[in-house]
Amino acid sequence: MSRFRLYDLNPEQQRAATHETGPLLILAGAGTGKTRTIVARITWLVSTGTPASKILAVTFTNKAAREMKERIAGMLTEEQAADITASTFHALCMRILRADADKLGYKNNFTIFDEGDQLGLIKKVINRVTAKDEKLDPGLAKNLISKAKNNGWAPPQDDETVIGAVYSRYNRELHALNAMDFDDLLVQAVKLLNDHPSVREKWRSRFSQMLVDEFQDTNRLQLDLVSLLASGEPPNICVVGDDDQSIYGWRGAEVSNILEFEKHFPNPEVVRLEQNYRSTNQILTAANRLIKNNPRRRAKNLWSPNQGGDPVHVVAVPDDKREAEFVIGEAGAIRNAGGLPWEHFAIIYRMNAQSRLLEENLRRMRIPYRLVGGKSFFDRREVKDILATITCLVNPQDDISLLRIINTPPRGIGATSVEIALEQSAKIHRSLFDTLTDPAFEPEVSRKTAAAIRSFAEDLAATRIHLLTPGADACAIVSGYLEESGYFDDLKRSCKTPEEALNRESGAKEILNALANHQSKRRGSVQDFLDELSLNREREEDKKDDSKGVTLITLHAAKGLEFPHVFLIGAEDGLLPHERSKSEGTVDEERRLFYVGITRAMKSLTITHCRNRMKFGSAMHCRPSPFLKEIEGEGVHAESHEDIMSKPAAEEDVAMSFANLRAMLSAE
DNA sequence: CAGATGTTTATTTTT
DNA sequence: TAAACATCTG
Repeated sequence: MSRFRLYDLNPEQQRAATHETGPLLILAGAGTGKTRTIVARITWLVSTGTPASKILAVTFTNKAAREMKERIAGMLTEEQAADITASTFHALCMRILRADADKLGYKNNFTIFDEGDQLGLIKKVINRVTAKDEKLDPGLAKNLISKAKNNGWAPPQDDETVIGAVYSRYNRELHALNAMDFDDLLVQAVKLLNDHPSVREKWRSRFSQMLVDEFQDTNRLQLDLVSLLASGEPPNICVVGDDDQSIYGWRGAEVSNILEFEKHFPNPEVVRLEQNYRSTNQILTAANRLIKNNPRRRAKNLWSPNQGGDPVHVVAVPDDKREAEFVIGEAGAIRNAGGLPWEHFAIIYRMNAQSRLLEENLRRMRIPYRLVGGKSFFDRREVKDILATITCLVNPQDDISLLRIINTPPRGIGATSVEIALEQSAKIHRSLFDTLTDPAFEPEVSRKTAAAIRSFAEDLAATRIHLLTPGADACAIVSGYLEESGYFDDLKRSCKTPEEALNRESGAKEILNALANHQSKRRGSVQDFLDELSLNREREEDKKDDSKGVTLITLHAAKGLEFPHVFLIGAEDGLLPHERSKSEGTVDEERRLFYVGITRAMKSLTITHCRNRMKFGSAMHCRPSPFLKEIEGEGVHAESHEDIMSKPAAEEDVAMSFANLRAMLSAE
């Protein structure tokens, strides 16, 4: 009987990987080999007799699920790896619901509303429910509804409050459209499992071991789902997380899920991973000093056997412009001195707006960079337009998409006509499209408008027939339609700079390419294409993480990543912690955010703060972040921009030009 | 109806 | 600053 090979796990990791049955809580500090441990555990489970098909691993992002699958694939046979279920919460719920949603009164082919669709429907409902000048911000309503769903609050029976009325009306409309929003996927899956023992048993017996990654980010519904699915007595549930990295409280994540894990799953084995394999001790010390100021946490102390390394630099700079210049200059110096690739550097900030100055500088200096996050690709106007067009072609009954494209490009169907049609459609309980194409509607609008509507509907219908013909080239048909309808011309015309036009064009191309790809590679229908996009909104470009250059990224998006050299900019009071967090009493979460930022760094960390910063177009005076006081101490050096600039960079220059030369030679 | 011009507002965003 | 949105004018 050969002993299980434990790779190079440390004793704690080993204990976690080889835990047999019952609840297991792995408190995995930043950089402590969390993924390695999960993967080792899955491998161990399989090698000790758990059928691979009975293992369920749940993550938050598609990326995490994909990476987990990849790493498992390296450890097991192809067949075993393929048998393991590694999926996001939402995709798992989708699977559960696709099989049995009819038991909840949905059709099993329900559609998924993404945030855009959701907002569109909410706007519509607000118009319907509230009086003309009773304004309710749709974005706010969306957040409140989401919060309500995640807290398990049913819509009120009466329509006493405006928001209550909007909530219940919104839910009814969604249901009538046979649609679910992201929150519904969880709400309804939990409901299904709760109310239907047969379904519950089916899924509980499907899996015998369950693992949940990033448990500190789970919300109440996700905890419910986990409780419902975890099988065994006591349940075989393994959760991995770090309460110190809980930064999604504003999204409904409940740190209490991990803080009070014992309450939900009694007598768990608790394993603490505290040995850090990522950062120098100097960086870890700073991180530890900071995070211990948080109350309500599971005390941890990250340590690393490797002493030494550069001190953490805290640099005061005059303003945001010079901050950008400074960090890029420093990155360049480190790069040249060590002959390093730009991929080793990341600049991390609190708000997306901060990336602008950095981008300008990087572009001017011809330094490659990749911007992570920001406004999603799918929020770009041209992408939304094109997706709405495709949706309408597949399903003209989709009012939200129809509204988006009905007068884009301008085709003579203006707001007033649309308003009339909307009212009419509510009255006769039919879709907007059906209302518009009903001969009875014609007298409601001017002759000219009626003709415009007829022409629009005819074009749409004709294209739809082409598109739904088996074997049709969907991409060509959609492009053709967009061209002929004048959409591309309109798009180009609306751009102020040629640069923007080029940008929009590439966005349009990208989404159309994705459609072509989907068709040729997976031979899927156009409907499949839309479905998949709503659950898996990643760009091909993001999937392969090999895009070169300096990484520009927000603190939130940086969680889970690491970089040899990190610059954390804008460490100012009001920005980090954000002004708003102070009024909302969530400064602890800001501290965790700062902690996440610090712990991304492997070799060097430079933190900057400005004395003045442009905010909303005017210069504002800034005080350093109070968090900087908390990390003060041995291994953390505070300097000012002036000190550094007046110091001659003597020997480094020589090394620099040398390294420069070498880098240039090896690059070509 | 369409295009132009003024007004308001301002985190973070896994699905 | 800039982008989304409301309001005005031809």
